[in-house]
Amino acid sequence: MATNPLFEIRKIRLEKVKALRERGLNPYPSKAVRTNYAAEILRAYETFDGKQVQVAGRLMSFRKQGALAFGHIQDQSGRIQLFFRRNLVAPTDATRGTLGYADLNLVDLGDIVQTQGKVVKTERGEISILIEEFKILTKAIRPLPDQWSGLKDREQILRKRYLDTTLDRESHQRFGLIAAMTKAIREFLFSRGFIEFNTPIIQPQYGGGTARPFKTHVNALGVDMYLAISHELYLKRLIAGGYDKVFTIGRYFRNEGIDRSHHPEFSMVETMTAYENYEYNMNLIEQLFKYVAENVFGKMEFDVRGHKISFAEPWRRIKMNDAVKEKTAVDFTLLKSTEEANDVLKKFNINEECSTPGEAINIAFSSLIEPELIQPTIVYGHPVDISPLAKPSAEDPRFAERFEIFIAGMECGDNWSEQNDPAQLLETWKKSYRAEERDSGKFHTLDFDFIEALEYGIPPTTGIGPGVERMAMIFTGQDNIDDVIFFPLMRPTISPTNAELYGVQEPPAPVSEDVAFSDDEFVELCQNGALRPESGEIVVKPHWRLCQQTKTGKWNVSGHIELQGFHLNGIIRVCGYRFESEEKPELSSDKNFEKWVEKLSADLQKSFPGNKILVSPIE
RNA sequence: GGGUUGGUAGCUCAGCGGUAGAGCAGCGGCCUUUUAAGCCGUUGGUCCAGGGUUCGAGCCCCUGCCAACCCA
Repeated sequence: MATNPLFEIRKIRLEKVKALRERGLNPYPSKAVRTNYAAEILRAYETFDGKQVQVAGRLMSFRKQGALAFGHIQDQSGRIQLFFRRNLVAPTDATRGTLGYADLNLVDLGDIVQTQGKVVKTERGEISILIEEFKILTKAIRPLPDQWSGLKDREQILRKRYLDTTLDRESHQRFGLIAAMTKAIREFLFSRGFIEFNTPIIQPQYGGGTARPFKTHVNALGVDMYLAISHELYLKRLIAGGYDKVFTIGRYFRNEGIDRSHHPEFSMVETMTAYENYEYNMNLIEQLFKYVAENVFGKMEFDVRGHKISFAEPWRRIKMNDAVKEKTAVDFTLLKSTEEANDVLKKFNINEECSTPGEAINIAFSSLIEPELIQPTIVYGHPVDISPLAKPSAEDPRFAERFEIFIAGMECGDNWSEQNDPAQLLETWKKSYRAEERDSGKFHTLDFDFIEALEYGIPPTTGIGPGVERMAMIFTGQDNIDDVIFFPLMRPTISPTNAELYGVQEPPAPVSEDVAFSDDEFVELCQNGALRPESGEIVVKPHWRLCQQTKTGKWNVSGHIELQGFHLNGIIRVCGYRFESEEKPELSSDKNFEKWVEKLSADLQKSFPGNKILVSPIE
């Protein structure tokens, strides 16, 4: 590899580490002294003026000017200026651990340092620490990204969040506020008599919702288990155990898509309150949001996705079916059959199909009304068909005692009166359960252990489950869930630079292997047994490419096949069909390519008679 | 899954067929009140990867990888 500039910078800094040691200074001491934070001093300059302080943090700027030097030190609270006068700074001294003015060339931006000095104002009026002692607490051997422009590369921001929060004050504050939010949620619940429990993340059954789970293996017990997709059923067991107001701030794992508002691993505040029903929770969740708004953010109005959201007013409450009726002028409760319901959905240009008329209400609601719910809104009365864990309403058993809250078009909490009738719950679960699609995430699993707990009896109970990240997005005005999760999930990588620096031969987790062969080569490898499918089904996907050469005007046609089923983590590409033509060829009628694909499929079948070969249409 | 845009120095970016560029950071100097300090000098590049077109490709074409945004 050619010289990487970073290597040079790193080498120079490592030499500085050595130079510090030669002067008897430890570049990585274990203890520091800090009397004050930067922001504290700036805030109350009058009381600090002329006083000795010790401040520790990261050196973020440094400019030397002959016998004077200026710099900024950044700690958790903010930044304060350092002001060096050559004759005031203690000389390099191994016993005291100080670094003198003459040795300041051993200091780099990004080093963690400790300073001692008097609080003063410079001629230009900036509050500063006039340095008397300067110590290195940690020598940084990699340079920070450019401070003025900051870290712009989105991927780097997400992968190296510590750099993002070091360079971007706004980002630093945002994650601080999110932490404060979690604290406030706890305070709020404690103040209302809730107690906090931990519930298991590794669960033998992943109940409490419908989502595809993450599977894991417990070596000590020799069994497969799942990461929690929900903590609900465990909170209910706590109610069964005699605790009346419980909550957990749990981690949830759902092995599904990632997008602006979904992340495979997220947090939820989940409560259970015994001897209450869902009406209690409508008030609880409204008060929770208001408490956080007021106590963490000190305001009631928030900007979310271009909308002004207010938590000040009492939230609007509307029945789901009324909302749909208002919008569509159709009373979905009058629809008798699934066919009829699907016809109505189509009439409103909704592609999704329902499997019960009740589900149709929810589908219509999600696509037509949900995006328009900007101000905090409580939508209640979901169809029982889609609410297996909720208790049916006493007035109208077609609907459940369930409500969701919507803010800025986002669902921010799903809540209900808990179904505590064990026989009915078991029946509901069994009705939809399909063993062969167990982990498809389409239905609730059968948790007999939980049913047993219900048979001992749990009191009438109700719970709320607002998502912490969704709340954070609303309160901090972020459109992307990655900006409220400090460590978002990323594909693992190792940069070539690091691979060389650290002597890593291979990336720790290769994720996909795509291999390309020519057709002859491929057929031969199959016949002599060098290549074998790992799955019973082989999917053959023929692809077309057409391009016109700019110079000659000729048309290049190339065809290849992508094969799925050989590698579980990658595809095999078989190339070899190619021709050139003066006229623009008509691809749909190219019989030769079809024959080429057919021949290859036939060869495949011959090599692997036990496998099912599926040929997709030409793309 | 579909579309759009991007990947060039440690960082932020320019260059869009004809010798690889700037600012910051780094390194060597000068400088006693700086605020993204300044001035002089200087180091540093598999221009994401592979293929193609061309006398010649960072730039054009194809494929792939990675990312962002929008849509489903």
